[in-house]
Order: sequence, then structure tokens, then C-alpha cells
Amino acid sequence: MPTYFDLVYAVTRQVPPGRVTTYGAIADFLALGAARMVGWALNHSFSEKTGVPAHRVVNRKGELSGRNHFPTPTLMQEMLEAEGVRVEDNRVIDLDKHFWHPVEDLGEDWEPFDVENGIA
DNA sequence: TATTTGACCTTTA
DNA sequence: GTAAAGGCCAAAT
Repeated sequence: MPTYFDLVYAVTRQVPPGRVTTYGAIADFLALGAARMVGWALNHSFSEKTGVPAHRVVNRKGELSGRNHFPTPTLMQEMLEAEGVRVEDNRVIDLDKHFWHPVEDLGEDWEPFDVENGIA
């Protein structure tokens, strides 16, 4: 029984490399209205083998709030920099430039029909 | 079974 | 303009 939990995984996995999104964007895209849960879902994404690039998810301010939950606090920044995203002081530079809207790429009608399968 | 916490965002003072 | 409080859903204790 897929919950919104799985939806977050699905959307996050659709995030293109070198791009970053925010919890609010995902929450708004999924019409959850609860940005808090988005991060919470990603929290478990590490324990699970979801393969969700949580490092591409940052808060509205572009801060790597989740770095604390990574294997190493600097790992998140390293991963972003490796993808071409300039990160400084635990914050994404040019967030607006690297910002990625799910609705723009996936479409408003996009839905995780095969969440458990890993999306189309 | 009920209460608290959780990687946040938005609105009001 | 900055600062503080409220609110959403779900999982863990």
C-alpha cells in the first residue's frame, strides 16, 4: 500500500542530475501541504534501498539541512558539487538557477502509477 | 491507544 | 524589515 511516502521517493528519483529541488516544491507538487513529511520520508530513504538521491533535495533557503543524516556531513555537498551544483557553506549557490520544478518536467498530471516498480 | 517528534514552509505580529 | 508561532501527515515510543 503506497503512501505519500512512496510518492516522495518517486518524485525525488525523477530529479535530473545537477538539479536541486525543495521540500516545498515536492509537497506542493504532490499537493501534500506538509513539507515536513517530505524530509521525513527521505530520512528513511537512506535506511531503505530506495536509491533516492536525497542530496538533491534541499530546503527553501537552499541549505543542506539533511546533511546531518548522511553517512558523512560533507558527503551531501560533495555529491552536489560532483554533479555540477555549486555548494558553499552548506548552501546551494544559484539555487534559483539549479532549482527544479517537478511540475515543469513531469507535468501536473504526473503520478507514480508504478511506484513500487520504480516509475516508468 | 495516545503523545511526541520529524531533513520544513507559510503566515502573522 | 526581522522574529515568532502555527500547521500539515506519518512513524516511533
